[in-house]
Amino acid sequence: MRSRYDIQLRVPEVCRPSAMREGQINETIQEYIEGIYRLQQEVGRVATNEVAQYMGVSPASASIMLKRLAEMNLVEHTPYRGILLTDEGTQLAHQLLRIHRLTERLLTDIIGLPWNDVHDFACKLEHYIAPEIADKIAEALGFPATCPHGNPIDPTFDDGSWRLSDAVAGTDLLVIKITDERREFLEYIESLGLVPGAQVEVVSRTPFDGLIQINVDGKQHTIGPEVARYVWVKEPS
Amino acid sequence: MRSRYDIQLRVPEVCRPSAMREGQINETIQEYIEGIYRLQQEVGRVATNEVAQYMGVSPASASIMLKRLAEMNLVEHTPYRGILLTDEGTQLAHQLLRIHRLTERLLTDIIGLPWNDVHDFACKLEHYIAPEIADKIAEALGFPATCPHGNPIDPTFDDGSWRLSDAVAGTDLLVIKITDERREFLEYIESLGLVPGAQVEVVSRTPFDGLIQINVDGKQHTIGPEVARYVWVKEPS
DNA sequence: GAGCTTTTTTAACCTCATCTAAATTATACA
DNA sequence: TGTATAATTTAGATGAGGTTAAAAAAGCTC
Ligand SMILES: [Mn+2]
Ligand SMILES: [Mn+2]
Ligand SMILES: [Mn+2]
Ligand SMILES: [Mn+2]
Repeated sequence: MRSRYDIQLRVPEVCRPSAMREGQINETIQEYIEGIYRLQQEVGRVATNEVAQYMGVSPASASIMLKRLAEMNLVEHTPYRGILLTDEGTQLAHQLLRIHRLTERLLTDIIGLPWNDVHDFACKLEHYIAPEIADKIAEALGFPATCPHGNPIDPTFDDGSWRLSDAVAGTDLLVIKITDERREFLEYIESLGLVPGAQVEVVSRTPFDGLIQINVDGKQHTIGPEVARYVWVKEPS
Repeated sequence: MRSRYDIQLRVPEVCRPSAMREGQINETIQEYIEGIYRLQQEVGRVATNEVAQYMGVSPASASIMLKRLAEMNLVEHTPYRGILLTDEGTQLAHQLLRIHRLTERLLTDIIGLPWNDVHDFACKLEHYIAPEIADKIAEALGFPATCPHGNPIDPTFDDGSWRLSDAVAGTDLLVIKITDERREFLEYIESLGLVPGAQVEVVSRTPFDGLIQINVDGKQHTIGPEVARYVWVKEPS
């Protein structure tokens, strides 16, 4: 006898969540690789505890994950001497960073979201945008060079900028990029007018605490080194 | 003594995967709700086995999930009599369908992807596009009325169309929407020219097997009821 | 080199979402 | 009205990604 279960009920607009399959480069893995890449840019070789702290997990969890990443050939692990991304891992990080930044541009330039919102959204979306979509997005945007915060779409491109915290008094500089993309930080940066493309005059620097007196758009501000560290500048050409 | 772990390493461009938290409406839950909504549109009350078959999981898995959905107040479960979406579940399904269809429009109209690719991509992205982004997308697209396949952006809107499989011979009709959005199906539909907006003449119908002789753009085709079932038409006004 | 501190790993356990196999409940029909 | 069959649920397992607590390895300091 034919049961209801045997009848093929055809409702074809199917969507299934991609069950996390074994050994897949899923969202979690991607997030770790991106995090490790950023840490490595700052400090070189990365320690287990640094990954744990940055990813917001316990050192035990990070240890287990690093073991998995090493098995997947994405990081190279020398016990008690930290990790380094392999070529494959670096390539994956570059690919993700490109997609992330293109997505941010899409969200600001076409969808019309404010620049301080887009990082968090792009951070989720980046894992579900295939490289072929990213290529199409780049094309639709007219191949932009940077994300809305000034970071190069091509992560291997060296824009030659340096940190405003390293600038000396009496120079006129051009803001290139902001590398702290948290909503509140960008809000503060915007209130100072210190956005990519802006002109900054470094008026003076104080000794010991390294405060920087700047002049942007005719307005004077004093910022500390913890803010200036994430504002990258260059001599205007 | 200060250890390396105590030092706050500030690398602020943090991204973390949202660890699947208890009782959250995550991607999996959303996919089930969408699936149940589509099944309910076709057959009314939905049986556990139908959910299982549609979602591609075992009846045991579906049973467990339906229990959870009932606990979350998204479906109403009468034991051995199937389930029905609650108002809350229906509202969630509508919200997801709207975001899905807007995303498809974004992918075709702005990103430039072909109409037969966008369903699968939108199916992943829909879960990571906040309603506030969806509103912005709608605005950027000029508030489109339908997805690229003709389905209304507002899922509560009744476009008054019916299935081409129910059409009688000798009528001239307008294609409104296609409700099988699988890549290959849409490819076939396109090869027939049976896309939304096209004019179809129903030339004749055969008895018993219900084949339909149609005329689209001056070309004759014969299609079966399993294709015609997912092509929705209306009298041209 | 001994002994303490820091870092890393292992052990045991948790939730989510799946599975298979077995048990249970409802329905249909002789 | 029993009994076969179909539908559903429960039991017990798994892998991914997390937890805390404890063990082990490395690195300082004397
Ligand atoms: Mn991310
Ligand atoms: Mn950015
Ligand atoms: Mn989906
Ligand atoms: Mn569609």
